[in-house]
Amino acid sequence: MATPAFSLSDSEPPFSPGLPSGGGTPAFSPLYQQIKGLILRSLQQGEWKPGEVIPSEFDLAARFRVSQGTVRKAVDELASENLLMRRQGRGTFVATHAEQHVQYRFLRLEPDSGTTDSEGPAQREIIECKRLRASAEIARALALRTGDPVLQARRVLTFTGVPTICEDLWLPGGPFKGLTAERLAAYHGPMYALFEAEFGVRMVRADEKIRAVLPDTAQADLLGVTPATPLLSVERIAYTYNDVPMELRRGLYRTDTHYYRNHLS
Amino acid sequence: MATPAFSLSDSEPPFSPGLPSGGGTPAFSPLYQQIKGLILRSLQQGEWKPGEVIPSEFDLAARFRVSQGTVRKAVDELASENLLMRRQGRGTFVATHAEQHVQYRFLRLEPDSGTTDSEGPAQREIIECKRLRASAEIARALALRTGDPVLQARRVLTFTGVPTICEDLWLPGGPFKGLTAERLAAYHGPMYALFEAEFGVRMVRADEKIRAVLPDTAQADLLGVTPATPLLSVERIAYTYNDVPMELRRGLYRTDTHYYRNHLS
DNA sequence: CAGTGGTCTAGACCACACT
DNA sequence: GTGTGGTCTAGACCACTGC
Repeated sequence: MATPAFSLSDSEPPFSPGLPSGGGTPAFSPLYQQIKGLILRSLQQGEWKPGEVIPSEFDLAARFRVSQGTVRKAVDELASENLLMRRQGRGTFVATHAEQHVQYRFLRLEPDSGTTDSEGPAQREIIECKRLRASAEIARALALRTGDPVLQARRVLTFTGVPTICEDLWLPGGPFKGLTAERLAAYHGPMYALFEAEFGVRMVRADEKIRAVLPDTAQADLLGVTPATPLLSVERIAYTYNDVPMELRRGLYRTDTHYYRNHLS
Repeated sequence: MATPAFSLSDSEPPFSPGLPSGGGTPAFSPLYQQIKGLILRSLQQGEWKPGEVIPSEFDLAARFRVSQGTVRKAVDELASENLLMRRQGRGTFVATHAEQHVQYRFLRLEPDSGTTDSEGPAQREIIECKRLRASAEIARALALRTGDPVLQARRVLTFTGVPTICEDLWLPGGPFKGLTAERLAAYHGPMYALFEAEFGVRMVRADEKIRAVLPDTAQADLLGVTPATPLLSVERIAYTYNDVPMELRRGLYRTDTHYYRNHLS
């Protein structure tokens, strides 16, 4: 391609892939990375919604005025980051947390003798959900200012009759305006699917810090264990697009019947 | 390319990429997957050793009689699995555990307020290393038979003066014949680098099961904590090529000064 | 400078899914 | 059959490294 350029509908000036973009640093960015950025922008802006198909590689190539191979490489990366899902013969879809086979995408807890995921769905119980102002610590985790409104919720997950997870979570008040204990309790399915459907907030990645701790009495009660029972503490910060933190979650996992799985490579 | 075929030095018959390979199942396998398998075989057989450069994409393409792009895709996958390392302008290298910037590739423990990895090297102390026969449980984990010879070792890792990790590990006696406490203690650097250099065993991936537990008195002593201190139990099975298990490791991590990090996506 | 990996293209054909 | 993603090729050019 001699002069790659974007269509007017993308409001992008023509550019040459190999050229430096500014003065100081070279800032060379491959064409496919720029295409990836444009697709990402469309995802953020909701041009294609979770679960929907996006245009075919051929169409995207025409739209961005690049070759199909270049679009392919951009889509490949987005698919490997779990933002898109490719299905041969059908198309490329916007990833969603509301699918059976990718439910609990971020939950690494597995039953001890669980042959597979044949554990059945978890029983979810909302303990509370209240509005409050962010402490310095919460604010820092969510990139807010101290005192900004946040939602705090606590819930317990029970697997096959055994209360196994007790977690507290904090959400920024703005994006989640209108979330109540009732709406949380009424929704059957992964919480992130609810966030997606009701608030347009898509969690795309998360970081976890894991420790071994002892529960306080309230937590021990909720899980039906003694306060001397060691539990896994899982502190998660979940991010939407552009590395914007959207949730802080502190979970306590019982590990007498389950374990936290991790694959290293 | 009309008739892709391998050179005689690879002892492979010519083949057509898109054709079924047998009678029953189609068993279609893309060309690049087959190339990947051949490169993998060369890695296993030690044709290229850890840290060495492998032939250029162009050379590999000629050797396998496929296009450079096909080799590229095979190498891409091997690089994404951390078996190869690409360095622009220099070549593609066999990955190794003996490199500074990938040391502790499998250790996910990080200091609490650690700005980065500025913690300095760990102090390693070998507590014991003995030969014994595999219990049913150990044998199952290492794909051995009960009673097969195994090596068992225990060590403590100390960071900035604080004993933080106590781990037991079991290795199959065959591949690790000749390993002693002395050789373990004499080696400075990651244990997997020693395995690589001295025994030709390369760990390429691992699975971990994490729980919260209490230490027994011996473990508590070694870590300098009370037996009531909750600790992270990390059970790891490490694999070399072809998913062959080569190590079972049970670590106890102190998480009052460190945490186990995990990235979800 | 030559040699390496990295990007981009254009076109052909295959495997798969839906109609 | 038509349209999708998936594979493979051949060739051009760019970016980086080391001689």
